[in-house]
Amino acid sequence: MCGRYAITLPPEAMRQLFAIRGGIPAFALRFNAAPTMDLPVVRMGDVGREIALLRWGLVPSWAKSLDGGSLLINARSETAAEKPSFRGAFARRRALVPANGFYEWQARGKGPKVPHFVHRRDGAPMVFAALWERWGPPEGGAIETFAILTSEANSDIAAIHHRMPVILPPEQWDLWLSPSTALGALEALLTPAPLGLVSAYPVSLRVNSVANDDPALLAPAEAPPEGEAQAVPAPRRPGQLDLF
DNA sequence: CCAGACGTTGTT
DNA sequence: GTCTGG
DNA sequence: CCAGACGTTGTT
DNA sequence: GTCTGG
Repeated sequence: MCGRYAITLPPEAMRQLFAIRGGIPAFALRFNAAPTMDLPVVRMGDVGREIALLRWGLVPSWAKSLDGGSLLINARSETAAEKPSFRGAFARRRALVPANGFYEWQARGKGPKVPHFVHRRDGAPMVFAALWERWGPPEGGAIETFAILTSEANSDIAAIHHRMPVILPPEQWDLWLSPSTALGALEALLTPAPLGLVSAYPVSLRVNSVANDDPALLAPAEAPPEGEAQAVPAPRRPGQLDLF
């Protein structure tokens, strides 16, 4: 779950949404944000909220290397506060991840999984609760990564999937980001979205390939009939050679 | 004491 | 880094 | 999350 | 089947 989302808010819109005072880094708009990409997150800096570009896929600070199995894109909200991989980040490095919405794949017994786009009914951006971590020497070469917290799905999308990202409303953003919020108060924020907040519709299978990243990914698509296959358009890079 | 794990997802 | 298992 | 690779030798 | 890359 939550292994893909869209974030296409222009920098200025994001500055206003989060009341960022300082400058913000340049970042690409993404209709198909995927793990290992550098994506904008909001966290507390020295002088209040800041936007930073972090790599999606949290690497614990004690990991021996950046590659391998140490790439944690989600953290279960039910257990993150105690897990060795997340505990430190849960206590001291919480973040918000802005999104237009997220993609969720619905398994359909036979045939391909059907991707859906899950968005707020009111059209507002959706903000995920997240944790971030730093790996490597502080002097330089350190990389910063993040993971998105998940909860049980609510009944708005339970027919599609059984987990969903934790979505925080604006009035909870300060509490989540503040370094002084008590552990119990933090855990109280990590609940499934209230009923009626979100809605979902099927989208094209083109979203399956991260090579596809365009506005058409958000367009509603016909849900394919049960058990019937649908062609997957093959992404093709310019300059690709035919070898045989 | 040292060695080894440390996570999520989904699927069966 | 910190905890668990042997 | 899904898609795509998964290998060696020798030669340029 | 399993791992890596995006």
